[in-house]
Amino acid sequence: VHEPFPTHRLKEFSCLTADDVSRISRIAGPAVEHPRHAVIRAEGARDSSVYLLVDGWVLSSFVLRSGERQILKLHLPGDMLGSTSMCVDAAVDSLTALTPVTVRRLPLEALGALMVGSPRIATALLLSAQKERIALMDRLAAVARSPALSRIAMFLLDLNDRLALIGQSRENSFRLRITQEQLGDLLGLTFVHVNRMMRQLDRDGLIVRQASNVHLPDLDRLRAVATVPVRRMSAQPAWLPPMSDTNDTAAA
Amino acid sequence: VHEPFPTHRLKEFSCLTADDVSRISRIAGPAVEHPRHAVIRAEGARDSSVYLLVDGWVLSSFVLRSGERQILKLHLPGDMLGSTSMCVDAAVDSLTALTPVTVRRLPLEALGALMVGSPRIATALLLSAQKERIALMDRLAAVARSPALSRIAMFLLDLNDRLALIGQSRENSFRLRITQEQLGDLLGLTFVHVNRMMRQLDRDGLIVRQASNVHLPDLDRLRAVATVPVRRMSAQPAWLPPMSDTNDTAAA
DNA sequence: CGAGCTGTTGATCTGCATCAAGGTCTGTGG
DNA sequence: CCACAGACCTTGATGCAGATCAACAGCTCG
Repeated sequence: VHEPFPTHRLKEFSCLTADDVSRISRIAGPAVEHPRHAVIRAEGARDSSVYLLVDGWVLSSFVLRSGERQILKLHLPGDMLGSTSMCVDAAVDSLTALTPVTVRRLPLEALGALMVGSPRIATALLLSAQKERIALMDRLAAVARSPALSRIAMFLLDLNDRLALIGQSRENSFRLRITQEQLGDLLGLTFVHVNRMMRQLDRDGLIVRQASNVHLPDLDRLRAVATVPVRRMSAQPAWLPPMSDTNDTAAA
Repeated sequence: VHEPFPTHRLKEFSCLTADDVSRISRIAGPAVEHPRHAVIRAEGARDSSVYLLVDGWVLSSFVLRSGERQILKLHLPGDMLGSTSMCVDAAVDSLTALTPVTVRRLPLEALGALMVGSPRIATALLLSAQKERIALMDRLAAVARSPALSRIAMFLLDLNDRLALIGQSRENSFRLRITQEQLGDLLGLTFVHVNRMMRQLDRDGLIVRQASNVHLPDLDRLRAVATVPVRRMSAQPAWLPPMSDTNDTAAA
């Protein structure tokens, strides 16, 4: 049902040629499936790979010395998993399947060779890492400075946007495949408080829940409550030289 | 008194040749000085540059809709400033001089051309961005999950390490050129509470203060209190192909 | 030599954590 | 098809870390 090699995240800054994308796809390993709760890669592992999430939802997290878990990111299909760990010896985060998932491994050795041969690939990864950094800054600000209700509203709005891009949110309705406890670990709250806030959003008519489905009937009203970072990515950074293959030395 | 083009951050993953570094230095603008409190670049500005911090301390911050300020990073000499904004149209963060500073502008157009010509430069920036992302994750975890005292201890330990690298901390003593209010905005606390926690660290003998100087007499005891992320960067990622100039097409 | 930062301290308040106990749903094996 | 275990959600009572409010003191710099 899903495409075998989703590229919308790779293409988002449109600095890759069709050739670049197909070079990346050629170094990708086979599609591997994992059941719910499977750990795709554990924190601390010496794993020189990143993964392309083909289908399903994945959590990236690590545990603190206190034993508490911090969830770093909820990954959706098309996302690159584990790329932060490329600058360290042992993996920073654990990757855990939230639903049954399909991933494809990208060996860092091959990716490194590709980057050296085709600078636009390194540039695309750089821009994408910067984008993730901004998302992290926004969440830091939300956790540091805004109340629980606003954080949850922010999360729901952001998730809705990202799901809409991949056709998993229709008319602002989607399946919320994350528990309230996980939401708490993502936003720095206890599951008890997440529950109370969700009920309040429900009571106030800002969200409509049934079973694990969520509907956001009034985005503007929800935005009024939320911690809103308004950012527009530049589809094509003006400062980047135009795409061309002339500088490539990569072997196919 | 300071070198005109500090490169320790550029070289930290040792994937750049001496040539690469000198290419970067050649696109850098002249050293520009700013007084304390000067805004080097404001949030929202359409500024297609990054800056190399040559001397002095700089804060990166943005303001939330609520009017509160989130400080994202305390930058020290050698740091690249404003690089997150390369993937957006309007600058994400404001860069404010905490002390009198010297910076050199790196036009993104020139840096883009350099990256396209020399893939190792794009790779070095990618690794450095990933490192910053990890630092942000650690701070997110600290703000979300650890008490005020631990966050402040973590900040002091980290700052001491970074200052030691550039010779601004001797025997774990350094000048703390940031106000308690700014520390609060960095760690998600009020200045009142920062004050109380600093006094407590002082009272407990974990830090020794006089005027704006801080001494950390017992790192281990301070670490026992702190939120400690123990991470080792890989000096030279094993998966990167060895350095060489053969793939370069960059014009000098 | 006074104005405005910055640091310090006390009193009080509150958002969220903690503790505790049910209730509901889901999948599984008998 | 039912029983039942475990995961998940819900709700109440209570506690506390850190916010807020309010002074005031020391320092720095124009």
